[in-house]
Amino acid sequence: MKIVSWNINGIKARLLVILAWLEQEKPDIVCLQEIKSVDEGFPREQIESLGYNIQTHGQKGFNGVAILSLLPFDEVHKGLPGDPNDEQARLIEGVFSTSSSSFRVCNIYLPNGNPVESDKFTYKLNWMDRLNRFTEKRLLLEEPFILLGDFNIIPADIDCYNPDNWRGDALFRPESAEKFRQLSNLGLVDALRTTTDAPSYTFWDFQSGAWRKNNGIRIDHLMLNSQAADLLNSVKIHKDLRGWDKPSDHVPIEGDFDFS
DNA sequence: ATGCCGGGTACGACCCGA
Repeated sequence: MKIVSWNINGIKARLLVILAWLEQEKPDIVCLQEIKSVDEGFPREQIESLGYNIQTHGQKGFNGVAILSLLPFDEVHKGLPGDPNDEQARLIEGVFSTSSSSFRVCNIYLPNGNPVESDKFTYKLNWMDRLNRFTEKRLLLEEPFILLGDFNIIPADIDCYNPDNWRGDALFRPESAEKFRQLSNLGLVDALRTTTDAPSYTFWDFQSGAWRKNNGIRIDHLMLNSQAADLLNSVKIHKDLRGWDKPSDHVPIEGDFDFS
């Protein structure tokens, strides 16, 4: 079972790339971030014609998340609990089942948080506290749980091209790292790091020839509870997509699981 | 290099991303 996270940076601008990639790879579940579209504006028909069920949690212009799935949705949840005044669409979760098992996939677009002197950074840290409380509740269910998405977190020095350039950035600040460590300490593992110690990037900026110079960072993650980690076969970062025409600045990261 | 690119909104700049 191939389960993918991909920040597409605009569904309308990326539709042809997505359709081509879905036809090529036929992933089972694809979690999209930054659809930048309201639910009614999401181009459903062409994706549905490839066999995908679609659930979206959108907003006008910014943010927005969606899940495409060949399996039907048993349940869908939209939005991160804990702040009734938060109107940003950054979380959507689906529950799926096969003939012999059931599992939960939670798709997040975690706030960027820059600049750190602004209330955007406080929003990020508060959002991460809410995510950690939400995750604690999910772990009580003791079912395979995959928390994936664009975390806007660089986990370690090896996950960026020049760590000293990133020290003060909201993606790498000690305060952000602490919240991410608290999430890990609930019992979630970083799927990629169970398979390789090599530098592996998921994002290259559009500017400054970042792709050409391989100035990337790793900020898109699959975090697994023990029940999901036990069923993980492999992790693949689809780096080649960054070289396609009209690419997103993020590439898909895929986990292959033994749900059967 | 806190704006070099690229996408959004909405039709001319301006907001946003990481």
